[in-house]
Amino acid sequence: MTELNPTAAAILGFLDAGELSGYDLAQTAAEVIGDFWHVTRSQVYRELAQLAARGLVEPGQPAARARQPYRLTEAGRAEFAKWIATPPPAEQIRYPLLLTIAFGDWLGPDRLLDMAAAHRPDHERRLATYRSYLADGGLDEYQRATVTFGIAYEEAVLTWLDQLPAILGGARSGHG
Amino acid sequence: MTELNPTAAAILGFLDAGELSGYDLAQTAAEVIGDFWHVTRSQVYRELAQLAARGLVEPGQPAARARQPYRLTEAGRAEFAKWIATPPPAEQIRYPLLLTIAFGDWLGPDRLLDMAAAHRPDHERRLATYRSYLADGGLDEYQRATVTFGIAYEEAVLTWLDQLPAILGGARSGHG
DNA sequence: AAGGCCATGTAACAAGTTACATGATTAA
DNA sequence: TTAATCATGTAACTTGTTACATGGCCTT
Repeated sequence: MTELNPTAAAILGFLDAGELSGYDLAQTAAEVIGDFWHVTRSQVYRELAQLAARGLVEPGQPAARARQPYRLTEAGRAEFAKWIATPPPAEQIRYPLLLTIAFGDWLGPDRLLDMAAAHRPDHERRLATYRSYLADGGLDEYQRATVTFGIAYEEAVLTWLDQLPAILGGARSGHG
Repeated sequence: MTELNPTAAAILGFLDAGELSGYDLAQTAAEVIGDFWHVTRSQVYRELAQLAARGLVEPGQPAARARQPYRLTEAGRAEFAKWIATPPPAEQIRYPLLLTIAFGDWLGPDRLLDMAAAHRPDHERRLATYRSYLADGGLDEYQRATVTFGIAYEEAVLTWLDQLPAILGGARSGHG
Protein backbone atom coordinates (compact mmCIF):
# COMPACT_ATOMS: atom_id res chain seq x y z
CA MET A 1 0.00 0.00 0.00
CA THR A 2 1.33 3.37 -0.94
CA GLU A 3 1.32 6.13 1.61
CA LEU A 4 -1.66 8.44 1.61
CA ASN A 5 -0.98 11.82 0.13
CA PRO A 6 -2.20 14.77 2.20
CA THR A 7 -5.10 15.50 -0.13
CA ALA A 8 -6.37 11.95 0.05
CA ALA A 9 -5.92 12.05 3.79
CA ALA A 10 -7.95 15.25 4.07
CA ILE A 11 -10.75 13.62 2.09
CA LEU A 12 -10.83 10.73 4.50
CA GLY A 13 -10.75 13.17 7.38
CA PHE A 14 -13.78 15.03 6.08
CA LEU A 15 -15.68 11.83 5.36
CA ASP A 16 -15.36 10.91 9.01
CA ALA A 17 -18.19 13.38 9.62
CA GLY A 18 -20.51 11.47 7.27
CA GLU A 19 -21.31 10.84 3.60
CA LEU A 20 -20.21 13.51 1.15
CA SER A 21 -20.02 13.79 -2.63
CA GLY A 22 -16.91 14.89 -4.49
CA TYR A 23 -18.49 18.26 -4.95
CA ASP A 24 -19.19 18.60 -1.24
CA LEU A 25 -15.69 17.52 -0.40
CA ALA A 26 -14.12 20.07 -2.71
CA GLN A 27 -16.29 22.75 -1.19
CA THR A 28 -15.54 21.71 2.37
CA ALA A 29 -11.84 21.57 1.65
CA ALA A 30 -11.90 25.06 0.15
CA GLU A 31 -13.60 26.42 3.24
CA VAL A 32 -11.83 24.54 5.97
CA ILE A 33 -8.27 24.03 4.74
CA GLY A 34 -8.22 26.13 1.57
CA ASP A 35 -5.97 28.78 3.03
CA PHE A 36 -3.07 26.43 3.51
CA TRP A 37 -3.95 23.40 1.40
CA HIS A 38 -5.48 24.09 -1.97
CA VAL A 39 -7.44 21.30 -3.62
CA THR A 40 -9.41 21.36 -6.87
CA ARG A 41 -12.51 19.37 -7.67
CA SER A 42 -10.64 17.32 -10.23
CA GLN A 43 -8.16 16.20 -7.65
CA VAL A 44 -10.94 15.21 -5.31
CA TYR A 45 -12.60 13.01 -7.91
CA ARG A 46 -9.35 11.35 -8.82
CA GLU A 47 -8.47 10.69 -5.21
CA LEU A 48 -11.97 9.39 -4.48
CA ALA A 49 -11.66 6.91 -7.34
CA GLN A 50 -8.33 5.69 -6.01
CA LEU A 51 -9.49 5.58 -2.43
CA ALA A 52 -12.51 3.53 -3.54
CA ALA A 53 -10.24 1.16 -5.46
CA ARG A 54 -8.19 0.69 -2.28
CA GLY A 55 -11.31 0.07 -0.23
CA LEU A 56 -10.77 3.12 1.97
CA VAL A 57 -14.07 4.71 0.94
CA GLU A 58 -17.23 3.24 -0.53
CA PRO A 59 -20.03 4.75 -2.62
CA GLY A 60 -23.42 5.45 -1.05
CA GLN A 61 -26.81 5.97 -2.72
CA PRO A 62 -26.54 8.00 -5.95
CA ALA A 63 -28.88 10.98 -5.97
CA ALA A 64 -30.16 13.76 -8.23
CA ARG A 65 -27.81 15.56 -10.64
CA ALA A 66 -25.47 12.60 -10.83
CA ARG A 67 -24.55 13.17 -7.23
CA GLN A 68 -22.45 10.29 -5.89
CA PRO A 69 -21.77 10.39 -2.18
CA TYR A 70 -19.04 8.36 -0.50
CA ARG A 71 -18.49 7.20 3.01
CA LEU A 72 -15.48 6.12 5.02
CA THR A 73 -14.80 2.42 5.52
CA GLU A 74 -13.14 0.98 8.58
CA ALA A 75 -9.98 0.47 6.55
CA GLY A 76 -10.19 4.11 5.55
CA ARG A 77 -10.50 5.24 9.11
CA ALA A 78 -7.48 3.15 10.08
CA GLU A 79 -5.44 4.51 7.22
CA PHE A 80 -6.32 8.06 8.18
CA ALA A 81 -5.34 7.41 11.77
CA LYS A 82 -1.99 6.16 10.52
CA TRP A 83 -1.51 9.20 8.31
CA ILE A 84 -2.26 11.76 10.96
CA ALA A 85 0.15 10.17 13.38
CA THR A 86 2.98 10.72 10.89
CA PRO A 87 5.05 13.87 11.44
CA PRO A 88 4.24 16.29 8.63
CA PRO A 89 6.96 17.55 6.28
CA ALA A 90 7.93 21.22 5.91
CA GLU A 91 5.71 23.75 4.25
CA GLN A 92 6.15 25.02 0.76
CA ILE A 93 5.75 28.57 -0.41
CA ARG A 94 5.51 29.74 -3.99
CA TYR A 95 5.52 33.46 -4.17
CA PRO A 96 5.53 34.90 -7.70
CA LEU A 97 5.87 38.45 -6.43
CA LEU A 98 9.18 37.54 -4.83
CA LEU A 99 10.32 36.08 -8.13
CA THR A 100 9.49 39.33 -9.84
CA ILE A 101 11.38 41.22 -7.18
CA ALA A 102 14.35 38.88 -7.46
CA PHE A 103 14.66 39.99 -11.08
CA GLY A 104 13.59 43.47 -10.11
CA ASP A 105 16.52 45.10 -11.82
CA TRP A 106 14.56 44.81 -15.08
CA LEU A 107 11.71 46.90 -13.78
CA GLY A 108 13.10 49.30 -11.23
CA PRO A 109 11.68 50.18 -7.83
CA ASP A 110 8.64 52.16 -8.92
CA ARG A 111 6.97 49.45 -10.96
CA LEU A 112 7.86 46.89 -8.32
CA LEU A 113 6.34 48.93 -5.55
CA ASP A 114 3.16 49.29 -7.57
CA MET A 115 2.96 45.57 -8.09
CA ALA A 116 3.57 44.89 -4.44
CA ALA A 117 1.02 47.46 -3.37
CA ALA A 118 -1.56 45.80 -5.60
CA HIS A 119 -1.41 42.74 -3.36
CA ARG A 120 -2.00 44.61 -0.16
CA PRO A 121 -5.82 44.69 -0.18
CA ASP A 122 -5.97 40.90 -0.44
CA HIS A 123 -3.81 40.52 2.61
CA GLU A 124 -5.73 43.11 4.54
CA ARG A 125 -8.97 41.40 3.69
CA ARG A 126 -7.71 38.00 4.77
CA LEU A 127 -6.29 39.37 7.97
CA ALA A 128 -9.62 41.00 8.80
CA THR A 129 -11.45 37.77 8.05
CA TYR A 130 -9.20 35.72 10.29
CA ARG A 131 -9.50 38.22 13.09
CA SER A 132 -13.25 38.17 12.88
CA TYR A 133 -13.23 34.38 13.08
CA LEU A 134 -11.39 34.63 16.35
CA ALA A 135 -13.51 37.47 17.65
CA ASP A 136 -16.80 35.76 16.83
CA GLY A 137 -15.78 32.73 18.82
CA GLY A 138 -17.24 29.34 17.98
CA LEU A 139 -13.90 27.91 16.85
CA ASP A 140 -12.41 24.91 18.52
CA GLU A 141 -8.80 24.94 19.67
CA TYR A 142 -7.52 23.40 16.45
CA GLN A 143 -9.23 25.91 14.26
CA ARG A 144 -7.97 28.68 16.48
CA ALA A 145 -4.47 27.34 16.00
CA THR A 146 -4.69 27.43 12.21
CA VAL A 147 -6.43 30.80 12.13
CA THR A 148 -3.78 32.21 14.43
CA PHE A 149 -1.18 31.10 11.96
CA GLY A 150 -3.08 32.94 9.25
CA ILE A 151 -3.08 36.09 11.33
CA ALA A 152 0.62 35.90 12.08
CA TYR A 153 1.33 35.28 8.42
CA GLU A 154 -0.78 38.12 7.07
CA GLU A 155 0.59 40.52 9.61
CA ALA A 156 4.09 39.57 8.54
CA VAL A 157 3.27 40.18 4.89
CA LEU A 158 1.76 43.57 5.64
CA THR A 159 4.73 44.58 7.76
CA TRP A 160 7.01 43.58 4.94
CA LEU A 161 4.97 45.55 2.42
CA ASP A 162 5.35 48.55 4.70
CA GLN A 163 9.12 48.17 4.69
CA LEU A 164 9.48 47.70 0.96
CA PRO A 165 9.60 51.35 -0.12
CA ALA A 166 12.51 51.98 2.23
CA ILE A 167 14.34 48.90 1.01
CA LEU A 168 13.88 49.51 -2.69
CA GLY A 169 13.95 53.25 -2.43
CA GLY A 170 17.58 53.69 -3.42
CA ALA A 171 17.53 51.40 -6.43
CA ARG A 172 17.44 52.36 -10.11
CA SER A 173 16.34 50.25 -13.00
CA GLY A 174 19.19 48.61 -14.89
CA HIS A 175 17.29 47.53 -18.01
CA GLY A 176 15.56 49.99 -20.32
CA MET B 1 2.51 31.65 -28.14
CA THR B 2 1.57 30.47 -24.72
CA GLU B 3 2.46 32.58 -21.74
CA LEU B 4 5.71 31.84 -20.00
CA ASN B 5 5.34 30.03 -16.73
CA PRO B 6 7.32 31.47 -13.84
CA THR B 7 9.87 28.66 -13.88
CA ALA B 8 10.60 29.17 -17.55
CA ALA B 9 10.78 32.88 -16.96
CA ALA B 10 13.29 32.42 -14.16
CA ILE B 11 15.46 30.31 -16.44
CA LEU B 12 15.50 33.08 -19.02
CA GLY B 13 16.27 35.55 -16.29
CA PHE B 14 19.29 33.59 -15.12
CA LEU B 15 20.55 33.08 -18.66
CA ASP B 16 20.69 36.82 -19.09
CA ALA B 17 23.90 36.67 -17.08
CA GLY B 18 25.50 34.31 -19.62
CA GLU B 19 25.56 30.69 -20.80
CA LEU B 20 24.50 28.06 -18.28
CA SER B 21 23.75 24.35 -18.40
CA GLY B 22 20.58 22.81 -17.02
CA TYR B 23 22.57 21.66 -14.04
CA ASP B 24 23.90 25.16 -13.39
CA LEU B 25 20.45 26.62 -13.76
CA ALA B 26 18.95 24.21 -11.27
CA GLN B 27 21.69 25.03 -8.83
CA THR B 28 21.39 28.76 -9.30
CA ALA B 29 17.65 28.59 -8.90
CA ALA B 30 17.98 26.62 -5.68
CA GLU B 31 20.35 29.21 -4.26
CA VAL B 32 18.79 32.40 -5.48
CA ILE B 33 15.04 31.77 -5.53
CA GLY B 34 14.77 28.39 -3.84
CA ASP B 35 13.23 29.75 -0.69
CA PHE B 36 10.12 30.98 -2.45
CA TRP B 37 10.16 29.22 -5.80
CA HIS B 38 11.21 25.61 -5.76
CA VAL B 39 12.46 24.10 -9.02
CA THR B 40 13.86 20.64 -9.66
CA ARG B 41 16.45 19.71 -12.23
CA SER B 42 13.92 17.73 -14.22
CA GLN B 43 11.76 20.78 -14.59
CA VAL B 44 14.70 22.82 -15.76
CA TYR B 45 15.56 20.34 -18.50
CA ARG B 46 11.97 20.14 -19.67
CA GLU B 47 11.61 23.90 -19.75
CA LEU B 48 14.93 24.30 -21.54
CA ALA B 49 13.78 21.88 -24.25
CA GLN B 50 10.58 23.83 -24.71
CA LEU B 51 12.27 27.18 -24.62
CA ALA B 52 14.71 25.97 -27.26
CA ALA B 53 11.83 24.73 -29.40
CA ARG B 54 10.30 28.19 -29.15
CA GLY B 55 13.56 29.85 -30.06
CA LEU B 56 13.87 31.66 -26.74
CA VAL B 57 17.15 29.97 -25.86
CA GLU B 58 19.78 28.26 -28.03
CA PRO B 59 22.39 25.62 -27.28
CA GLY B 60 26.04 26.59 -27.01
CA GLN B 61 29.16 24.39 -27.26
CA PRO B 62 28.68 21.00 -25.57
CA ALA B 63 31.42 20.24 -23.08
CA ALA B 64 32.72 17.47 -20.85
CA ARG B 65 30.33 15.20 -18.96
CA ALA B 66 27.57 15.75 -21.47
CA ARG B 67 27.35 19.32 -20.35
CA GLN B 68 25.07 21.31 -22.64
CA PRO B 69 25.02 25.04 -21.99
CA TYR B 70 22.32 27.35 -23.31
CA ARG B 71 22.18 31.03 -23.96
CA LEU B 72 19.41 33.55 -24.27
CA THR B 73 18.27 34.67 -27.71
CA GLU B 74 16.93 38.10 -28.48
CA ALA B 75 13.43 36.64 -28.67
CA GLY B 76 14.03 35.12 -25.26
CA ARG B 77 15.09 38.40 -23.80
CA ALA B 78 11.99 40.07 -25.21
CA GLU B 79 9.74 37.36 -23.85
CA PHE B 80 11.29 37.68 -20.42
CA ALA B 81 10.82 41.43 -20.49
CA LYS B 82 7.15 40.86 -21.26
CA TRP B 83 6.81 38.34 -18.45
CA ILE B 84 8.38 40.46 -15.78
CA ALA B 85 6.16 43.41 -16.65
CA THR B 86 3.08 41.29 -15.92
CA PRO B 87 1.63 41.71 -12.42
CA PRO B 88 2.33 38.50 -10.53
CA PRO B 89 -0.54 36.42 -9.09
CA ALA B 90 -0.99 35.68 -5.41
CA GLU B 91 1.28 33.38 -3.50
CA GLN B 92 0.45 29.83 -2.58
CA ILE B 93 1.18 28.12 0.69
CA ARG B 94 0.98 24.41 1.35
CA TYR B 95 1.47 23.69 4.99
CA PRO B 96 1.08 20.05 5.97
CA LEU B 97 1.48 20.83 9.66
CA LEU B 98 -1.61 23.01 9.50
CA LEU B 99 -3.49 20.16 7.88
CA THR B 100 -2.51 17.90 10.71
CA ILE B 101 -3.62 20.52 13.20
CA ALA B 102 -6.91 21.04 11.35
CA PHE B 103 -7.67 17.38 12.07
CA GLY B 104 -5.95 17.67 15.42
CA ASP B 105 -8.88 16.21 17.32
CA TRP B 106 -7.58 12.78 16.34
CA LEU B 107 -4.26 13.32 18.05
CA GLY B 108 -4.84 15.68 20.92
CA PRO B 109 -2.73 18.66 21.95
CA ASP B 110 0.33 16.85 23.26
CA ARG B 111 1.20 15.00 20.10
CA LEU B 112 0.43 18.08 18.02
CA LEU B 113 2.69 20.26 20.09
CA ASP B 114 5.49 17.75 19.69
CA MET B 115 5.05 17.75 15.95
CA ALA B 116 4.98 21.52 15.83
CA ALA B 117 8.03 21.82 18.03
CA ALA B 118 9.92 19.50 15.71
CA HIS B 119 9.72 22.14 13.01
CA ARG B 120 11.12 24.92 15.10
CA PRO B 121 14.85 24.32 14.52
CA ASP B 122 14.38 24.59 10.75
CA HIS B 123 12.74 27.96 11.11
CA GLU B 124 15.32 29.18 13.55
CA ARG B 125 18.08 28.13 11.23
CA ARG B 126 16.55 29.85 8.24
CA LEU B 127 15.90 32.99 10.20
CA ALA B 128 19.52 33.08 11.33
CA THR B 129 20.72 32.55 7.76
CA TYR B 130 18.60 35.38 6.41
CA ARG B 131 19.72 37.71 9.14
CA SER B 132 23.35 36.94 8.43
CA TYR B 133 22.79 37.69 4.74
CA LEU B 134 21.60 41.14 5.69
CA ALA B 135 24.30 41.67 8.27
CA ASP B 136 27.09 40.62 5.93
CA GLY B 137 26.00 43.20 3.39
CA GLY B 138 26.75 42.65 -0.29
CA LEU B 139 23.11 42.20 -1.26
CA ASP B 140 21.50 44.51 -3.74
CA GLU B 141 18.15 46.16 -2.98
CA TYR B 142 16.16 43.43 -4.65
CA GLN B 143 17.83 40.66 -2.74
CA ARG B 144 17.39 42.62 0.45
CA ALA B 145 13.70 42.85 -0.32
CA THR B 146 13.28 39.10 -0.71
CA VAL B 147 15.48 38.29 2.27
CA THR B 148 13.49 40.72 4.38
CA PHE B 149 10.37 38.83 3.45
CA GLY B 150 12.04 35.65 4.60
CA ILE B 151 12.86 37.23 7.92
CA ALA B 152 9.34 38.53 8.45
CA TYR B 153 7.94 35.14 7.54
CA GLU B 154 10.19 33.10 9.79
CA GLU B 155 9.63 35.45 12.68
CA ALA B 156 5.90 35.05 12.20
CA VAL B 157 6.16 31.28 12.23
CA LEU B 158 8.27 31.31 15.38
CA THR B 159 5.88 33.68 17.13
CA TRP B 160 3.04 31.40 16.19
CA LEU B 161 4.89 28.34 17.49
CA ASP B 162 5.34 30.20 20.76
CA GLN B 163 1.61 30.79 21.01
CA LEU B 164 0.56 27.26 20.17
CA PRO B 165 0.78 25.71 23.64
CA ALA B 166 -1.55 28.37 25.01
CA ILE B 167 -4.00 27.87 22.17
CA LEU B 168 -4.10 24.11 22.26
CA GLY B 169 -3.59 23.84 25.98
CA GLY B 170 -7.22 23.36 26.90
CA ALA B 171 -8.02 20.72 24.30
CA ARG B 172 -8.43 17.00 24.81
CA SER B 173 -8.16 14.30 22.20
CA GLY B 174 -11.51 13.09 20.87
CA HIS B 175 -10.32 9.94 19.08
CA GLY B 176 -8.42 7.16 20.57
C1' DA C 1 -42.14 26.34 -20.46
C1' DA C 2 -37.89 28.66 -21.71
C1' DG C 3 -33.69 30.57 -20.29
C1' DG C 4 -30.21 30.86 -17.24
C1' DC C 5 -27.80 29.30 -13.44
C1' DC C 6 -25.92 25.73 -10.37
C1' DA C 7 -24.39 21.04 -9.01
C1' DT C 8 -21.90 17.45 -10.58
C1' DG C 9 -18.52 15.21 -12.87
C1' DT C 10 -14.87 14.06 -16.85
C1' DA C 11 -10.95 14.61 -19.83
C1' DA C 12 -6.81 16.67 -21.43
C1' DC C 13 -2.97 18.96 -20.39
C1' DA C 14 0.87 21.13 -17.57
C1' DA C 15 3.85 21.14 -13.71
C1' DG C 16 6.26 18.78 -10.03
C1' DT C 17 8.70 14.63 -7.94
C1' DT C 18 11.39 10.43 -7.69
C1' DA C 19 14.22 7.16 -9.27
C1' DC C 20 17.51 5.91 -12.38
C1' DA C 21 21.57 5.98 -15.82
C1' DT C 22 26.17 7.28 -17.26
C1' DG C 23 30.54 9.01 -17.93
C1' DA C 24 34.36 12.41 -15.67
C1' DT C 25 37.00 13.50 -11.95
C1' DT C 26 39.16 12.91 -7.71
C1' DA C 27 41.03 10.46 -3.81
C1' DA C 28 42.90 6.29 -1.68
C1' DT D 1 44.08 1.88 -10.84
C1' DT D 2 40.18 1.04 -8.62
C1' DA D 3 36.58 2.95 -5.91
C1' DA D 4 33.95 6.74 -4.66
C1' DT D 5 31.91 10.87 -5.83
C1' DC D 6 30.01 14.35 -8.64
C1' DA D 7 28.08 16.54 -12.79
C1' DT D 8 24.88 15.79 -16.03
C1' DG D 9 20.85 14.32 -17.93
C1' DT D 10 16.49 11.07 -18.89
C1' DA D 11 12.29 8.51 -17.91
C1' DA D 12 8.29 7.30 -15.32
C1' DC D 13 5.07 8.58 -12.35
C1' DT D 14 2.15 11.74 -9.40
C1' DT D 15 -0.05 15.94 -8.61
C1' DG D 16 -2.19 20.18 -10.00
C1' DT D 17 -4.85 23.13 -13.48
C1' DT D 18 -8.05 24.31 -17.11
C1' DA D 19 -11.53 23.56 -20.03
C1' DC D 20 -15.45 21.17 -21.06
C1' DA D 21 -19.99 18.45 -20.72
C1' DT D 22 -24.52 17.54 -18.86
C1' DG D 23 -28.70 17.64 -16.74
C1' DG D 24 -31.55 19.24 -12.75
C1' DC D 25 -33.45 23.41 -10.48
C1' DC D 26 -35.33 27.97 -10.13
C1' DT D 27 -37.27 32.22 -11.93
C1' DT D 28 -39.98 34.71 -14.80
